[in-house]
Amino acid sequence: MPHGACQTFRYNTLRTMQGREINLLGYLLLGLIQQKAASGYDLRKIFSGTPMGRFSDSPGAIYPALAKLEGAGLLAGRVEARRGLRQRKVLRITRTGLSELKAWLKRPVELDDVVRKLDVLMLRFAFLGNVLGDDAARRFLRQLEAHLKTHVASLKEFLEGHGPAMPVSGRLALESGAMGYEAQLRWASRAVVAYERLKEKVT
Amino acid sequence: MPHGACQTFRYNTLRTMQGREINLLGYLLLGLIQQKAASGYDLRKIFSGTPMGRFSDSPGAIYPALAKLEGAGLLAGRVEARRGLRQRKVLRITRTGLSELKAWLKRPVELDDVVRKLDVLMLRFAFLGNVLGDDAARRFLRQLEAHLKTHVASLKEFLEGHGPAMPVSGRLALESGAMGYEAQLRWASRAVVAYERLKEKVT
DNA sequence: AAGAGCATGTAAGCTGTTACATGATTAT
DNA sequence: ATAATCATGTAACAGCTTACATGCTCTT
Repeated sequence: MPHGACQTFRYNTLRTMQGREINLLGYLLLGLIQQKAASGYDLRKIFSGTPMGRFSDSPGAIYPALAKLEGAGLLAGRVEARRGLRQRKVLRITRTGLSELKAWLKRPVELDDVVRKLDVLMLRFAFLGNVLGDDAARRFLRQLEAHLKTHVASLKEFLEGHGPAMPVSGRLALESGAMGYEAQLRWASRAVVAYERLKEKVT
Repeated sequence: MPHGACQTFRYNTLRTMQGREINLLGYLLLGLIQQKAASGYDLRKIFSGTPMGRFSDSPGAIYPALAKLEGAGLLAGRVEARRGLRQRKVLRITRTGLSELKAWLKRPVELDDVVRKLDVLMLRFAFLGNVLGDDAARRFLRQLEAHLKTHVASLKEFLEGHGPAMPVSGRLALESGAMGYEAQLRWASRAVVAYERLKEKVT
């Protein structure tokens, strides 16, 4: 019976719930392979060649992650014997894999994600329209917009309260963060409009 | 004699050079303690209470990191016996610690940092003016500005080239990234001006 | 008495980074 | 021949997250 079960701090982390669950890299791989079947090498090239942000093209990250997903039945690999070149294992997403991906994409947008893991949200959004359709993308954007408004407001409040007492460079650094979120907010609002127009066209 | 010494991929990572070197959390702690001597608990509160971004207030991260810094002689801890409450160990930065921090802050701004680790750069900037003075902060900002211009241009080029062929949500996600960098660029330019004005006042 | 806040830590387990291993083909 | 590219992996190691352990004080 642990008596210290309720602490002041609630660790600042997304519930990763390590172990059997799929992590960020796993979902990214799932999403990319869903778009187009690919080998580990293909994926490494995507990471090194496109502005895909923070992801490393290191084999020590990608191959074990792929092996884990294949072991869990979310990906199915087929070895392609090709003329001459070393054989490559092309991975396809399975039905289970696709439904796991969809479940991830369907998760509601939390304020905490907006504050600490905005890049992850943008990654989810990048797959969203493709996998779940435009309606889901619009819903996502509206949730994102609402949380961004809240967060920008609280950053500004913090700056007004603590800013004058902070060293110049510290305050400027914080302002840069606030401006970044404001830019995201403007983008989200514009993106909502873009999607609404898309819908009208169809209607 | 490894014959595969030269590979196509240069892993997308900052040279962390694990082992004895100080990592990001280490520098962050060094920087905060330089501003004001603090206990592990104080630092945890800072992480959980202020918009300090992606850092976790988990004790399993902070206490070992502090112990490592203390072991390396970069921090010096003194246990404060306080009336009643459990004793707290207040950490101060040592001369060696301060010079390590300065060396980190003095590193040139690389394009790769701008692309993948902008938050780290902003963290460095937050300490920069305080520790190295306004001139260093201005130099930093001008380097940052130059790299941001390059990166924004290359993102736009990528979008013009590949954008039309991408799924809508994917393109939008990329545009959001580009807008974020543009916002940073505007901020950097403004911050340079703010610092120039500061200098004129003194002169 | 219970619970929250103060305060410091440890242990297990997963992930990612670095570096190494392997080996075939194609361009210089 | 030599180097680069295609292609897949493993091993060592360090870091972070989660969860647990401990124990004091102050408020309700």
